[in-house]
Amino acid sequence: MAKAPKITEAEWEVMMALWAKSPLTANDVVDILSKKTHWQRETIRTLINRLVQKKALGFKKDGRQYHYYPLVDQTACIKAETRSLLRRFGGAPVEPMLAALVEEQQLSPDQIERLKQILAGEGAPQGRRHKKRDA
Amino acid sequence: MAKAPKITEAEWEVMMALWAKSPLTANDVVDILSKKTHWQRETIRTLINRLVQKKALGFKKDGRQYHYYPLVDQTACIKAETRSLLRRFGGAPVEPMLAALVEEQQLSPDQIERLKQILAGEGAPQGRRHKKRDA
DNA sequence: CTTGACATGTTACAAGTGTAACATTTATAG
DNA sequence: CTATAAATGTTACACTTGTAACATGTCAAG
Repeated sequence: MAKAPKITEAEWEVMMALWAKSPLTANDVVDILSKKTHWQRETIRTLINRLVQKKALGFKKDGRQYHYYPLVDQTACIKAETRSLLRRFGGAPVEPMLAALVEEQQLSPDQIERLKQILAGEGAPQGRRHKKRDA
Repeated sequence: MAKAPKITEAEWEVMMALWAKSPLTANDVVDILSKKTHWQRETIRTLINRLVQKKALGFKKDGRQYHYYPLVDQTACIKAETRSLLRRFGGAPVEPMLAALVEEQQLSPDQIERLKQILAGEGAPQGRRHKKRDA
């Protein structure tokens, strides 16, 4: 999985479909997204093509059909987007972000548990500063 | 403070300056951003003007100078952007987001404390689902 | 082999963004 | 009052993004 290229909002819908299940043909993707959006087939195909150009998707030909699959990792993309947002916020307070996070999602108790876990690792007051970039 | 219009990445820099301190003249903003970016005066002025058009900034004339100030609340904007990102992620796992959050920022111990606090409020396993939208 | 159906490829076009130059107004120094 | 400097206003232009139509290639049926 390569290093996340810039994926636009509309393109995310396509990626989400393929992260959920892949490979898929263009038509599969069209079928899936037609249920969530009002986009025309051709619109969806354009998005797929752009993603291929960006190397976010790969495909293998099978007869006249192409089977698409992600070339980038979902988690990595989520982290990249999140970091991008954080950079944008500069030194702004992070609390509103977490607040939005817990408000927006219906967090399941165990998701909350895992989030706490992550924070717990950071807790060590005055402890070592972590430095590792993500995987 | 009105309901956050769409503020682009470059425009955020301008907003950040004015959220940090306002009112500021265009030149003040130019001075501040010139230190962080390589943008020309005119570029920065364009951004300011667009923000005024979008009603993200207001100004009062004082002689030939305009003094700009935010018309939207920073916290609200941060939450809006965060929600937008979350919506984009759909039902994707939220852990990578928090992970990026704690990795990216050098979170101070008390920031971590406050984040834990927020989560603690959510903890009540199987408890009431909150529903309130933000302020 | 010809034709049609359906796949992909190519092109389009308006709005938004990043990045900036050029033009006009106006306060202030002479 | 006039010229100048410094402020704001107007215009520009290429690239990206959202949204899509039109063109071309190719498997498969007759």
